[in-house]
Amino acid sequence: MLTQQELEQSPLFENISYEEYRRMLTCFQAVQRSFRPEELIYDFDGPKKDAVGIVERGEAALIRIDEDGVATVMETLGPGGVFGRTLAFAASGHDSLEVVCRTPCDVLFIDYAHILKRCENACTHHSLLVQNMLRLMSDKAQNLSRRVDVLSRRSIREKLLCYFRQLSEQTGSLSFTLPFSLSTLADYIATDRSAMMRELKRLRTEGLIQSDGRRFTLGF
Amino acid sequence: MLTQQELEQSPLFENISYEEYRRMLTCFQAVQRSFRPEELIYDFDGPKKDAVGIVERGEAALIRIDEDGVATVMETLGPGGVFGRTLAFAASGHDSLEVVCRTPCDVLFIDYAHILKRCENACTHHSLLVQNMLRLMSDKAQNLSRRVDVLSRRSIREKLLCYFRQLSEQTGSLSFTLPFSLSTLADYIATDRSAMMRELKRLRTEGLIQSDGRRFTLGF
DNA sequence: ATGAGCTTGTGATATATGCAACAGAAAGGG
DNA sequence: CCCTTTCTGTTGCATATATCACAAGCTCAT
Repeated sequence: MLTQQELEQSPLFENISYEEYRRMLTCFQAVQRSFRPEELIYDFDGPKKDAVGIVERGEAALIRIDEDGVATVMETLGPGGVFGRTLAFAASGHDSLEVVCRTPCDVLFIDYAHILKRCENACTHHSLLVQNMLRLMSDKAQNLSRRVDVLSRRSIREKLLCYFRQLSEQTGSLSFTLPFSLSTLADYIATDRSAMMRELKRLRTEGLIQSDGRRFTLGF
Repeated sequence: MLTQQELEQSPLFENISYEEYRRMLTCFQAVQRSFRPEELIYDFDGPKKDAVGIVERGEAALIRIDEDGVATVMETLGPGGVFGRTLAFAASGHDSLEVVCRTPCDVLFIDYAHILKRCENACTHHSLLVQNMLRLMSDKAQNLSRRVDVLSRRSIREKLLCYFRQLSEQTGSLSFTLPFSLSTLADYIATDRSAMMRELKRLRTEGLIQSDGRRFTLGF
């Protein structure tokens, strides 16, 4: 259960009062659970398939495990992050998808049907929740879109520059700090790490970027 | 304006009667327009930024044009397809995004704020539309997710097999037909066309796939 | 039919990228 | 604190991939 203060920061329950929030939990038959790091939060092939999960506290990661057992981080889920079979991610056949806890997490599970179905109790806040859900979904789609934008570039150099431009735009500055390590950056742009390092060096010597650790500045 | 029959097939207005539909158009101050092939439907940097577009009839394509003028198809929009700056796609800096008409189109424009804002008229169907919108958004996210799944593979071979598996699952059969040409397939998986052709040949000689034109069958 | 434009198919060559392997730096855990 | 793990940085080498170039097949509109 969220505290009143946490509720106010939860994107999913924006504009919803504490009273309403509590009533909704019962109305939706929501289940809330806490998780510890490394713990499995959600298995896309598991029994709770049709549930939607919302990260309320902490951080989790959506991970794909391919047939060879290689794990790839598909998405990082912070507070407000949503996941669920019905929502977005489609595993390709042999692969499996999991949500794994990173830092201690509180996760809310709501059956997807309950969200879409019109509320019999004529719960006025139902539609408000759906609207917030819509916002979260469109955020998710936007992130995916950005990722596609990067991944659809044909060389490591272009991928890097594309991603850097995105970060630059988001921060509104030519300087920015990577949200993750260089290694996971290589994963993010789906390329070999050492090859990426080489390209980074080239970009640096050519004066297109400056970089120190995870801090980057776009040169001109 | 949609005919009653078309309305019933529009994913956005599912479960909404013709009467309600007409009332909603005024309630949302929706604007409807028809387009002819090649015509520009929507410019992401244009004046109607904050509008959401819904393809009701016909086909359109969401196209990215990079700084060198190279156009890439980001998405194909059929009936029910939604697009809009606030919704999903983020152009990276110098690039621009456009929606261009393929086959004669009817497109509905609704101001995004009008959708999210609570309806003063206490219009009961408002929430229903938002719910449908949510469904469309999650479809979109799912498509993007699938594309990321493909693009995050590290070789042409893996990309192809991943995409083929997706198609196979969607059709529920080991045989399927590409929804576009081989050339645009190369674009879709973001690789060189001739390199892709070579890989296809290899896959064929190794017996992993059979193919004839756009018709493919996954071998075992 | 005739050509324009697009798609499909193939090869020779240059090069970018992936792979394996290593070592120091930094970070986290007991 | 030390120890373990992850991250960072770099290299030589094999190869997958892009580039360029050409030609035949297809579709569509005139």
